[in-house]
Amino acid sequence: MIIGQRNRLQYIILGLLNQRPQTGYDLAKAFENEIGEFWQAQHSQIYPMLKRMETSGDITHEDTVTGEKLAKKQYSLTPAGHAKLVAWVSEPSPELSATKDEFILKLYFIKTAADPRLQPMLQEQAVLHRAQLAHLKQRRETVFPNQTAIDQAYGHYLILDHAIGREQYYVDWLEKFLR
Amino acid sequence: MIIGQRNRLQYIILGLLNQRPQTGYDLAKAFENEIGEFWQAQHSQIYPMLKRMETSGDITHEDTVTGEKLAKKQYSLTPAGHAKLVAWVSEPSPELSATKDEFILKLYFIKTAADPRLQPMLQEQAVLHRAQLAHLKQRRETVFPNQTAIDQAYGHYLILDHAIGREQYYVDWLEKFLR
DNA sequence: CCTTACATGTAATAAGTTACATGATTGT
DNA sequence: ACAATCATGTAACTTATTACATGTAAGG
Repeated sequence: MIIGQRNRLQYIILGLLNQRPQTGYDLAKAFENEIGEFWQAQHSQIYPMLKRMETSGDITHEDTVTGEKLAKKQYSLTPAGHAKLVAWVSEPSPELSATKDEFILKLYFIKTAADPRLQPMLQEQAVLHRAQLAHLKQRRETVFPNQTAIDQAYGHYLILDHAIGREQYYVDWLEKFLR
Repeated sequence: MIIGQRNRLQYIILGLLNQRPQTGYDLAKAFENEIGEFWQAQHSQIYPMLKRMETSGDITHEDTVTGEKLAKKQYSLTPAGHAKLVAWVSEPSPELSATKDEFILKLYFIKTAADPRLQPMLQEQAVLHRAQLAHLKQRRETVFPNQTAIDQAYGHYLILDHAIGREQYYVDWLEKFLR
């Protein structure tokens, strides 16, 4: 089975499983939480990918049971999977990030500063991004209460810090144009 | 022919054609230049979409010829298309922007600040984002040399300003962790 | 002449979303 | 009991990318 060269989801899953063995459900949660700011994937994309990756020999699973009979599949890396992960992280990342922002696009079609739709649009986004910023800051406080926590998951700290800064910029930018 | 509810590309094309009648080629350029920071689409996605949109009555085209025989299709909005555009811009945009950033994800899998891969990775990205920042600033200078230019395409100015600020933040953030 | 840009399309594949479908466990 | 969460999967559809394919126009 051939897995395409640019299958980024695959590498992200390898990275997540390298941290600790996890179920598909756990992975889906990670895409909502810690890495959701920079990559998204639904469980309907994750489960088939896990099967493909197991077939190609990069991961394996162990069946476990929770409670009386709830079956779980705990996936973990094979040596081949680990090697593939290391190679991916070491590779250059020459592509600038791809953003799809529908709101900003709408702004593009606002021709003058006096357009009556402009201020309500900015207000709406300010509410949204202020909430997101507060949420991310809250997460930083709970996940990284001290330096020890930071040192033990430095990458996680970095991306959370980046996400917070990005949201802060977004809010500041909106406020620059709010009347 | 049913065009799905969330077909965002369609609305973006409506917005671009509302500015002035354009060819598919022109639209593809716009996705590389002025709006490329916030949405991407290739010509292979654009040409079929233009056909669908014409079939559904939102746009029409006029055949023109450049030079001796180079055929072009100049697309423009119908009243129905214009109405659809106005409705889209006025709608709320409750979804936060979706970003896919492979580099930041790789950082997530760097466990400690001492990892020897970290600094080269940050350096590489700094080169990339500094270049992008310089490019965007250059564009602002040429496209908006004075207040009149800003007033006449305010939305365009806004999104270019946003993109510059975003890149500036990215560079600043990288430099915060560079040794 | 030759290269770059203009111009339009289709085919094949890959990636991603939404909906459908089912069942167990935990906490209230 | 009931709701929320845990847990796994497939089906149908939409969206997006890469490659294939062709030809004209403009500038040096």
